[in-house]
Amino acid sequence: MSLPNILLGLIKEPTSGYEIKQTFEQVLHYFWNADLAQIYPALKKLEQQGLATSQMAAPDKGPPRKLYQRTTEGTQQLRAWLQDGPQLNTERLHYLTQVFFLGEIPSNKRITFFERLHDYFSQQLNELIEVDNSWSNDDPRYPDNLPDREQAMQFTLRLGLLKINAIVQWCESCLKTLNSKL
Amino acid sequence: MSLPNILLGLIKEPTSGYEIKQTFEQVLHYFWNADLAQIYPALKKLEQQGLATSQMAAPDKGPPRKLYQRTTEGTQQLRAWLQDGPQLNTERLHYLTQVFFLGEIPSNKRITFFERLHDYFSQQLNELIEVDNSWSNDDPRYPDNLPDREQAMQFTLRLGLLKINAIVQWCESCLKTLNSKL
DNA sequence: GGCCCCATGTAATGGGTTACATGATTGC
DNA sequence: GCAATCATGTAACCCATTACATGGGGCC
Repeated sequence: MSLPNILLGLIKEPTSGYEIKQTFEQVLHYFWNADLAQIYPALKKLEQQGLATSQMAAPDKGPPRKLYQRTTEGTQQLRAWLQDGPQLNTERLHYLTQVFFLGEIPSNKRITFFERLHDYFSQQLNELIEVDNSWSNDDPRYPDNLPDREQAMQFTLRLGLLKINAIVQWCESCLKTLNSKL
Repeated sequence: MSLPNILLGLIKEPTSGYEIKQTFEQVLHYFWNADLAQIYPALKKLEQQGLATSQMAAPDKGPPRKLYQRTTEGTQQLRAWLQDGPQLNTERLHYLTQVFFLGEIPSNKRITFFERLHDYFSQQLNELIEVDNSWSNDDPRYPDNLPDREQAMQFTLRLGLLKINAIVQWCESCLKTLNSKL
């Protein structure tokens, strides 16, 4: 049930499906992803439900784009979703289910597994630190006096930094335990 | 693709679908969940693929149970999944997508949202601390000298403690920021 | 000419949730 | 007698992924 609401959140201003996909890839992919093959039908459905309207835009260069924008009912639906409180207990962490059964493979393979996890999350942490730094340099109101929309986005970044930092530490702690038994 | 492998991990010893569901509810639900309506057909499919065998058990009390156990091929499949490395970039955090758009609702509603998050994760943290403590009391080898299977499970608990602690701190930090602007 | 990017879509398949259906036993 | 728990399943629906299809423009 989240995708339609995420799309409503993204189409405050007229926006194309293709543009939305890029926002997923650049920003939201840390905690959500959606494919174009999902986005286009979902936008169409929002329009059929009266939660969004669309108009064609034919720019000078490039192919025509279909721009969607949410209606008043769309905004109401979005707010209802948010005011209904957090949607919890829906996490699916593939890599953790793997860790749970990691005793099934030999010790050296377990170490390789955690080294891969460590590499992946270290890089993600560096990316987020980079975003944090450049935002901090660009806006003197950062991080505690941002306007509402930016503040909400900054909250998600703030969690990313804390959480991924914890995951990197966890990888190092597990690697230490595994290596101490060789 | 994870569920069949998780089931293979759980049916090292003969186990019923109902029992597996309880393991999900008691242990794995922190990072994965599956319904009985998913588990029963998935077990049947494993049997059809030759990755598991089943036998009926008719105990003195209670209804008959169908016990599944993985075959050698099933074990090979499980190990292949683990040795293939971690499955990454598949997270879907519903509540974070909500936070991302939280600027759409008034400030007092935002505070309520974070208070709910804080309550939920604080309770989950307490549960995990409880598990950690009692395990520590029951086994002198805890946490660094456990046998392979238990060590792997302990690794998932270790991440839970670090990560949920980070989330609780995040909630407090965001609430502080939100309250400072009232 | 061939490849990548922009831009929109459909079709087939697989994974997951909700609702429905059955029947025995345990506890109040 | 009734509700809850044990135990197994099917059917319908919705959500997500992969593959396929189309067509213009820029670049080498």
